[in-house]
Amino acid sequence: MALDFLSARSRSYQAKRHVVRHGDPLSPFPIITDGWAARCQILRDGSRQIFGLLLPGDMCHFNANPHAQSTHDIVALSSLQVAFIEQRDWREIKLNAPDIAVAIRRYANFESSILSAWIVSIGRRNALERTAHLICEVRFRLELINQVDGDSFAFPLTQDDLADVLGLTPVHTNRKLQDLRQAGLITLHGKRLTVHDLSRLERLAGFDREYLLPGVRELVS
Amino acid sequence: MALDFLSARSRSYQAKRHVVRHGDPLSPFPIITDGWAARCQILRDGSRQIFGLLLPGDMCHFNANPHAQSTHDIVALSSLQVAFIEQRDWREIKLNAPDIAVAIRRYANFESSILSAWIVSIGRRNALERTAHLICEVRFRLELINQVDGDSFAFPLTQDDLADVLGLTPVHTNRKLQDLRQAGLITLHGKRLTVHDLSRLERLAGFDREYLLPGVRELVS
DNA sequence: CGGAACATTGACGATAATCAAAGCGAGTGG
DNA sequence: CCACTCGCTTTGATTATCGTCAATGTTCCG
Repeated sequence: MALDFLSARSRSYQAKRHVVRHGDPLSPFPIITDGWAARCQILRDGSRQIFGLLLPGDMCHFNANPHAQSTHDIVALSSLQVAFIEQRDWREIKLNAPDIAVAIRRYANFESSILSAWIVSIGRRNALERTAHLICEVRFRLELINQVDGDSFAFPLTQDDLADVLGLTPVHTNRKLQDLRQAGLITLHGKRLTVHDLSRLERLAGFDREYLLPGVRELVS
Repeated sequence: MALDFLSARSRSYQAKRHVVRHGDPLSPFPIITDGWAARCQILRDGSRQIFGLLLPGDMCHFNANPHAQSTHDIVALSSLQVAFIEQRDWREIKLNAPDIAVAIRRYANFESSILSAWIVSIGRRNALERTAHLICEVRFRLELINQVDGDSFAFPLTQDDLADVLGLTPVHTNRKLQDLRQAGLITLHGKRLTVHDLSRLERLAGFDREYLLPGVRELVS
């Protein structure tokens, strides 16, 4: 069952987006079937940091504790379709299809690897490398779910969103995107991102797909 | 069985510390019983980012995939004692003591929360707040394992290590530590850290212990 | 006592943030 | 169909935070 309960993307910037709070009664194991979302936290001063991109196939609640009003939010970054797995179905799955339970655990590792890689990126790469790295990661993840069409793919993030992923200001994000464009590496227009020279982009980013592969090998098999 | 295989802390800065590589044959589920370690990654340019502090009781391998030469290292930050759980013992535990398996899963959530919080810190807090926040987190975690003595605790990290945790340079880290000292919030001397005014430090850091509690409630029970 | 790691200081430079304004473009209503 | 909005992107000027380089102290330990 896929619900379109978040179909309309809401507008204003700070904390006013359509939000599903962890622990909301209506959310037993949501899985994204279409569109992008993000895990994020809003700080006192109103600034926002995104620390997870949820693409189709990703589980919103994965690492969260069901019965805790977790301190982070899930926000929609595009129109979104979500499927719910009921708790009882879930228990049944775990009993009758242990393989799936294993896959889930692999998936958790996958998510953890991404978190770690983001820390490395934000902590030690400059704005340009960081931007490039994120693009490489997203492209790679989209490739896994067949959402890359040739050398381009849908990229619904606004530059403000992207800034909150990268830990930068929107203005600086804009400038670095332009640098990437002027270097002939990408074009980004109309919510669509094209990578013209993947290997050069990956080299610039210091992107090493190995950090994602282990989880993937298991996920795919 | 506790081995002292990493007892001597080695010296030089880059990648030359005593290191246990993920996937090393000798490491089936190591658990730290004394001392501190860290997960980290070294980049091309030689810079290092730490993305996880391992305190007594923490599992080195937790989120790693056993049969993958993971792209990150574990380094000792002090002399270290480690206990190993053999794979077969592990399987037995999972069968005969499901509660422990559950606890482990809670622990994974705990680790994930910390990773997320680090991203928020590095991405959106300035150097001073970030430093304060890390101190609050560490203090809190040490409190859980009864390693806080009054208002002070052992803090074996070098300022270089701390810089690699915070995503700063050693010089800047030094300056921010001095700011914290001059504000009368902490003293740090001889591998021992004293927090003089916890609530003020937490306010400065924007520290909200809620983000760690959910996992903890389960862990303790 | 000597040496090495670690901590601290100062001067200077680079990267990123801030502030403010202007341009663009898709969707809306007249 | 055009003009109007509103959200989003782009630009420029300026400032702040943090990084770099290099030297000097300090502590710890054999």
